[in-house]
Amino acid sequence: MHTRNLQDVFLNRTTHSVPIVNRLLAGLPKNEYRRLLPKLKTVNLVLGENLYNPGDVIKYVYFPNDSIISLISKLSETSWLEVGMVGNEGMAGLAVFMGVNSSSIRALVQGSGTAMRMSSTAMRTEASRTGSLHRILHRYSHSLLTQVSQSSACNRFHLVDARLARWLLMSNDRLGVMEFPLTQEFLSHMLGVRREGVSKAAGALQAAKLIRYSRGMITLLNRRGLEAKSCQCYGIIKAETDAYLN
Amino acid sequence: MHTRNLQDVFLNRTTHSVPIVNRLLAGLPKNEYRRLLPKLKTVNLVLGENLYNPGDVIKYVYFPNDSIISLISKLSETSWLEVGMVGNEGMAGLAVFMGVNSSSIRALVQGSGTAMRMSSTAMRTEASRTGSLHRILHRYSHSLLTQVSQSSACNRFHLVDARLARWLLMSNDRLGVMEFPLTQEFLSHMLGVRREGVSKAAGALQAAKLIRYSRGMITLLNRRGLEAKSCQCYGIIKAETDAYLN
DNA sequence: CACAATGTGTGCGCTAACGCACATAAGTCT
DNA sequence: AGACTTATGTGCGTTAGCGCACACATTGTG
Repeated sequence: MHTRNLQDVFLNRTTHSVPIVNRLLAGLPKNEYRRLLPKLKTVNLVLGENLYNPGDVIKYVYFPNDSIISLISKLSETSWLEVGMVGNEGMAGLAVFMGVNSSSIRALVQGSGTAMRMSSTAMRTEASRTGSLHRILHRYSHSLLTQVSQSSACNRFHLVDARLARWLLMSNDRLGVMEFPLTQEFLSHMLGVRREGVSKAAGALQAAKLIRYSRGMITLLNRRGLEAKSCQCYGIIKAETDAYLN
Repeated sequence: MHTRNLQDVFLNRTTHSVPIVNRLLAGLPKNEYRRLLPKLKTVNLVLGENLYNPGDVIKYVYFPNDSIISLISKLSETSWLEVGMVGNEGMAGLAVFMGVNSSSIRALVQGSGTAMRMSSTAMRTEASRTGSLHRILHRYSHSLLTQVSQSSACNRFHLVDARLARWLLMSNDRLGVMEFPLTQEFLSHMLGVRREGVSKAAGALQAAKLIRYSRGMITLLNRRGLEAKSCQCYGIIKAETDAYLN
């Protein structure tokens, strides 16, 4: 199924002979997909890029392929928290579909890669039709709400170590590679903890040979091990995420 | 605007000469409301009633009038957390509107009162039409997602005292009365903290003469004071909640 | 090569909240 | 009245995570 070259094996990278494409779009019937295609443009999203801030008018919605967009709630300069993660299973800018034209939260590119971009105007037109896209975006909305709810409780009750493991697994699922750039500073904003706390938790995972990292580049060495360290929230969210896609 | 009798003044109760009705339904154009009316039944919801559990098939959706339904994520027997609150501004059972027929979370009646109930079958029919109800439920979905996101960060960063004050204010907004039944045990599950923690926080609010309580009955004495003790999340969520209704 | 910029490790005192064990108080039942 | 149930208060040792300060290590740059 997957072809792997030597370098990929060395990097412990899962190569996708079929590249990662957005599953919302991939799930559409051919004729509907063809109709949408002219309205979609492939764009590169780069780590750290801020797509929306709270209050911003949303110009484009994004269907990530192998990129990841973090939905972030910011309470103060220092207190941020990722409340949801959007990858190939979803879309960023759901507010537009819901008939709202500004964002209530920050959307930050958390994993570089490509995404399919559509103008908000085109999305509003699509939202008024009741076709397959409409149907699947409804189901995705439910899935996202579930993810955010589960994360909310997870962030309240589970320890940093477990949450870090979950976050890494979820990122890996969406990026499709075992190695990706990521600083502990950045991670601290995702998990809503101090940078030092990430240092401690990441150090523990590294000591257990589950991950390896240096200066902003992280490598997952053992997914099974990470799954064991992570809380059940990983599995719960993953099941919910996969459920609505056929 | 409001008529108040002596007892109400004594109880510091806000009476509503116009009773609290669901604002989603109230916002509909007359003809659409008339069409829905036969499908709606007024029901009494009582504190502690469990409307849905995770995995349950949703038989009815609920449009609260002066009742409140809590959306709860339960991670273990002892770890629960309210992730969202549904009152007259919303609807419980949104999953049905989204094309999903089972609930992913628990829905617990948190404030006794009446609600308008509709069968899931009827809701599915409505969901397929693109009228005013469809439009307002879309906007409500966005509002709910925003509420859950903001609460998520709030639960992560803010102290129990502030979160308790916010919760009481939000309940008061939806119940329309200053006095309502509520045990600290129950509250602890809403806030995701120990019962003892609620005892301490509530004790502080009582010492400051902002609330009064005894054996499962709580009275708000000073809303302004509670707003001061609460975090900004109260205002942020309230603004978002009110924004989409007209 | 020196130097700056950036990323990471670590120690220390502090605090909010936890888990547990009781004590007290206020209603309810017989 | 007495016993029981339910709600609340309180103390005590423990802990995860915070804020701060600083050391150290790696990488890019003039």
